[in-house]
Amino acid sequence: MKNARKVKDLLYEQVARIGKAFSSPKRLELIDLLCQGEKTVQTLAHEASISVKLASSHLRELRMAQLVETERQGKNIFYHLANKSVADLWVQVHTLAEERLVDLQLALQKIATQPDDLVPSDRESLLKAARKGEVVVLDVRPTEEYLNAHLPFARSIPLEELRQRLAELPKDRSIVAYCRGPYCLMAVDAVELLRKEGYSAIHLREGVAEWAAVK
Amino acid sequence: MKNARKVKDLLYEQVARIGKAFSSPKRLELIDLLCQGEKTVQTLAHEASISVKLASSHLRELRMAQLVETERQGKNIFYHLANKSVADLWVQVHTLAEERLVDLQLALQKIATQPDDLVPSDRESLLKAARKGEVVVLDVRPTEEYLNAHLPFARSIPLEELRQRLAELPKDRSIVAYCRGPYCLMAVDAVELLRKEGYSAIHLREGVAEWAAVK
DNA sequence: TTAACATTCCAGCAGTTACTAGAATGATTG
DNA sequence: CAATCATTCTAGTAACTGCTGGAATGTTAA
Repeated sequence: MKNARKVKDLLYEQVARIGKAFSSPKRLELIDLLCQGEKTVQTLAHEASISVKLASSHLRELRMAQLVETERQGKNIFYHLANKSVADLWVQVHTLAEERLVDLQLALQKIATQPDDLVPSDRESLLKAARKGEVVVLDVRPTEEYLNAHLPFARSIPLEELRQRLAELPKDRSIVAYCRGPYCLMAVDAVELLRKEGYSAIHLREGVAEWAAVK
Repeated sequence: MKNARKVKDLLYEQVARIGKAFSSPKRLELIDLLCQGEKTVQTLAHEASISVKLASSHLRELRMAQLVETERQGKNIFYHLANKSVADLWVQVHTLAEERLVDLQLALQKIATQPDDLVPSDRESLLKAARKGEVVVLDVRPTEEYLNAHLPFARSIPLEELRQRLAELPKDRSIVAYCRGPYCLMAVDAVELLRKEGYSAIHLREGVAEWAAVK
């Protein structure tokens, strides 16, 4: 095989397109948001705190790396991940980052719910307790995201409505709140509110993407 | 939670360090090489066709992203992947790239062994056939890489020695040759040579990293 | 001490990236 | 038609990247 060098350069260059797509913080945030379901440019831009134009250009990068696809629905253009592998890759990338990067670990510790981040021991036992009704699994994301996908036995009360709807929750059982994932702070706020109001609340770091990712 | 934006920016920025490490073709090639086992800077630079200085600087990037670690052995400094997750991530990234990027698919088809890339149906049946001795699994990588890790039942004949050691291989059974992975061309050359010499040879795209990766 | 191995610092070059702003374009709905 | 949503183009800034070359530094083995 001659030209081996040229061929190899070409192959690795192609794979690097995926790496490049994952090399920008804002693009990662957009991918994370798209793990919650399809969204319009407006929504994505707003939730990532960037201009529509900048979101559009980042989404263009993601589209050129074939990681996302678009679908027109009336006046809106909805973006969604190209397939489940993209969400899985995002989960694996941020999991590896959490494993290896001390700075990230420290930052995550800081936002951990006080006094300590009561992580449910494991999925099996959480699932079991939720099935039996011993704990309430609470999805505090916007309703559309809940409708798109949610954890087993989860109930939906968006963070914005939580204060008004506290009465729906029982005080005699633990409430396990989750949101978009470890980098979303909605569940942190929810747990803080619930504890202030006398509930026994636990923060689940995982979101639907982490839950669904192949282990 | 106030300062939510700042916190999020910080978190995604940290994860992006991993993405950045995976965003350069040469760094990907270095990671791929390190999936075969620990190697010195000299070796890595030579096999990736770059200068020692450039290799050193790329390895520095990988080290700062905590993806690789070093170990001194006498005059040499050996690099190795920080843990298995790094190899798994490399496999997942290039697998996704092969799933999504048409250009990559085309490039891979071009180097596929003629007349067609006889891919063994699946791992189970290959393993079964190898165990029974119905096929010979042949590792054509350098001996050190074979010694570091190899596929079950594999025999080692480095590509360089293959021509002289043809007599060791049976003509009445299929020979399944593999090397470092889909972007390594050694197995392609081996299969070409074997077929010319009248052997029944099959090219296995997977290397040890792909074989070991969680599916 | 010398040689081999490896990193670092300097400087420079060409190219790319992230972001912003203004203006124009296109597609769709009402 | 007007309004909304979204993309694109241009243009500019600041910063970074990949790579090269030269020179210096440090570590280790013989």
